[in-house]
This record gives sequence, C-alpha cells and structure tokens, in this order.
Amino acid sequence: MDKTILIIEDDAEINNMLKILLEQNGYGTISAYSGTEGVLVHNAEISLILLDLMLPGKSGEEIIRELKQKHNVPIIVMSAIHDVSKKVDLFSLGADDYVTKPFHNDELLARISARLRTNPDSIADTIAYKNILLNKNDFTVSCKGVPIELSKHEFELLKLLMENPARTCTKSMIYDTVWDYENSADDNTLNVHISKLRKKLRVPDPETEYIETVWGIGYRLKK
Amino acid sequence: MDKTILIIEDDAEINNMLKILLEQNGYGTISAYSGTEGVLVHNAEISLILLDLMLPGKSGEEIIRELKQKHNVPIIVMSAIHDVSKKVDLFSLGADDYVTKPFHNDELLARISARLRTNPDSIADTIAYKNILLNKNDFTVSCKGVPIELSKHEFELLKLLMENPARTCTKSMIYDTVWDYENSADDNTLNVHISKLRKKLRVPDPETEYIETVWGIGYRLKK
DNA sequence: ATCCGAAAAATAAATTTTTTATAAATTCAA
DNA sequence: TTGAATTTATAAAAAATTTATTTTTCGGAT
Repeated sequence: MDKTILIIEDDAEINNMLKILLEQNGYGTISAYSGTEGVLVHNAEISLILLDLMLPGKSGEEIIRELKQKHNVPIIVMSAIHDVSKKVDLFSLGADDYVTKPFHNDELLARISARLRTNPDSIADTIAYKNILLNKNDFTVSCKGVPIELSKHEFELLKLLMENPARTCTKSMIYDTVWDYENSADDNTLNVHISKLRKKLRVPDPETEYIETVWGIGYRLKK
Repeated sequence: MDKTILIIEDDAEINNMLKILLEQNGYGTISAYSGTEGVLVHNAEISLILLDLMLPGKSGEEIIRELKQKHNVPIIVMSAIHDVSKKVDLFSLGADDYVTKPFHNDELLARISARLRTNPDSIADTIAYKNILLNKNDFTVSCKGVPIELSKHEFELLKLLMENPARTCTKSMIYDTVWDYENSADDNTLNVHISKLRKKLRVPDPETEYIETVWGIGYRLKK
C-alpha cells in the first residue's frame, strides 16, 4: 500500500531527480510538467502533491485552488521565493508546507512523511550527526535522506558512536555494548564491522569521513 | 563542578517546573522567558540549552542560529507534537535533540545527560599542566586548545608525567608503567618517545619547554 | 535446500615502535 | 680547561603491530 505522490515541476531534470528520490524511499510517483497537466492528472490515488511554484501558465495560487478542489490532499510547495508575504497567501489558499530551493533531500522527505504520517512521535527518537539521522525506535538510518540498510550489529555500533559524539569509544567498551562479551585480543570482528559501516555511509556521502580511528584505543566520530 | 543549563521557555509555570526538576538532579539553571532574552543571557558558563520552540518574537530557527554562534553547546528543543514538520530544519541548524511535549521527566533527564555526557568522571578524568589538557577517559590531549594526536605509548608517557608533576620519573619507573617491562641499559626507546612528545608539543606551543631531562635518572615536568 | 548475516581467515594497507646511526650535550678526571 | 666517556637527542630505517578490506566459511532462519 504505497503512497503516491504527484510531482508538478516543469524542469524535467529536477522532476526526474525527485521521482528517483521518492521512489527510492518507497513512494509511488506521477510526474507532471505544468500546472494544468498537474490538475488534469490529479486523482484519488494521489496522497500528496509536490508543487513547484514557478510554473509557466497558470499562477501557483490558481493551481493550488484547483488541485484542492479536485481532491484535498496535502500540498507541499517548492519555491525559490523567500518573500514572506507570498508564503502567507499560499498558506491561506491551502498549501500545507513549504520548502525553499535548494533544499536537502532529507528535509523534503521529513516534510513529506510529516504530512503523511500517522504517528508523529517517531522522529523524537531520532538522533542526528552531520548528515546522518538515526531512529532508535524503528531502527532506521538515513544519510542525506538516503535510507541505509544496516545489520543489527552495525546499527548498534553506529548508535553507540552517535550517542557518544566526540568521545572515544574503546574497543572493549564497544565489545561490551554491542556484542555483550569481551573480545579476544586478536579479534578482527570489530574492524570488519567498522569497515562495512564506513562503506555503507560512503554511498550517499563520499565526501564526509564519519568514523575516526584512534590507534590502539578504539573509534570515535570525527569532529 | 555543576553543569549549568539555560532554560528558554515562555510559560513561567513550565519554566519553573523545569528549573526545579533540573536543580533536584544536580544541575545549575538559568531561566529565560523569550528567545531574545535567552540569546542575551547565554554565556560561557552554560553547558546545554533547553529551548521551547513556540516562542513569541524571533523564530526558533533564528534563535538556534544565534545561540550556536555565541557558544556552541548542545541544544535540546522542546516542542509540541504538531511542529513535527519543522524538525529537520532544526536538525540542520544545529539542534541536537528533541523532546515532544508532553514529555516524561525521565526522558528529558536521559536526553540531557546523553548530550552532556555528564559522566561525572569525564571532567574529573581530565588533568591539566600548564597549557596541556589530558583526558584519561577518551584519550585526548590538547595544548592551548589545539588537539594533539598522540600514539598509545606517547599518551601513556605524558599521562605518567602529568600524574606526577614535580616528581622525577625514573627510567625504570617509566618502563615499568608504560612498557610493562624492565629496559636493558642501552635502550634508546624512551629517548625516542620523549623526543617525539616534545616535538608534538612544540607545534602549538614553541615557547614552553615542558619536559625536563634529569641526567642519569629520568624525566620530569618542568616547573 | 537456500539465503543471509556473522564470524573467521587471508591479505593488504597503514601506523606505531624499535632499532640503528649519528650528532649533540653533559659529566668527570687529569 | 680539555678531552674521553657517558648519556641524551634526533632523524631515518627497519621491524612489529594494528587496522582495513576482501574473500571464504559457518550456522541459523525461512
């Protein structure tokens, strides 16, 4: 039971980028490349609309009105406009939220899921570090908005590090917490898990080095 | 040594309730009743900020930015459940954690101590000598605020010296403690390590000579 | 049986430690 | 005071250790 999102965006490249992002995150998508096309395509299957404000043809205000009239679902407006007064107008017309371009993927995703969400608590159990969001409650991790699949041990390991930012986690501390036993001196298990974790974090974010090695001691998050 | 928490909350009753809760748990507190007042009051004594999101005056985003700019300490945002869509924005601005109202006292305290790592030891485990700070717990050393990367043996060596300021550490004492074995008379290992240590300490602080040679005996920190 | 994650093993890479060599400083005796 | 002996300082090398990564193996879950 996928939620379907209607993307109304005239720039084909951005439209496609959004499509990929949303589909990677488990949403269905329908693309429209003008406001009028968007209104035409809009149907009962659609749970939320992403609307680019700078469209050729009809004004944003009018499109919102027509969309809302057809099926009243949450509309998130994407806009480069910083003008506050315009925001108020759009809100009063029924736009439910805003993102200003350029936006981070994870911001957009959070706003979408906030609008669609049934239980709004879950984000409260989220801890953040740089571009990583880790939710202790549902064991999900994302980096730059891209979901990351971690095994149980990898998750616990990252959680331990993120709960102790700036502090060095000694190897024995890590083994105690994540593995519940003391490691034998020549154990390579931790190295392997750190390696995998780094590899997975590199996929969405090759620039940032998150985990720092403290030689002979353990690991810590890089400042 | 108490940690002081700045409470920024416009509701006087809640503010006072938080004040009592925190003081009962060993924290010092300072109360502010608006974002602007909070920014004004914020100073170097404060270790953590509790920020209510629904403030009159400036927006939460702006206040976080200004607070972080003044002194970068952890900020925990308290917000009502319906502000959920704003959360990612706040994360990206530097809010470090969230609690949604209403929250349990225990939850709040847990988040505070997690952010402070108020491990009472962590401060006690830091020893100082002149411009050097050495933290036994997380194996970090800094000089004049500049972090210094030390290898394990270098760290142990400096720790031994700093734990015995004024006293001369004999070579055999050093070998016993740092290397766990007696040295042979013609061993140059210790000299090399002392040399490296001095070299690394010279980088941030070329003026000061920290380690003194006691001819034929060992080393000690210079008075 | 097959798939998947964890552990083990093997190998490669990086870092630290020790050794070696040489220079510099200190001591002490003549 | 001088010079030989001793001790320390430093740099550069070789050796040892630790960590990183890939591949293989193992064992449980489906």
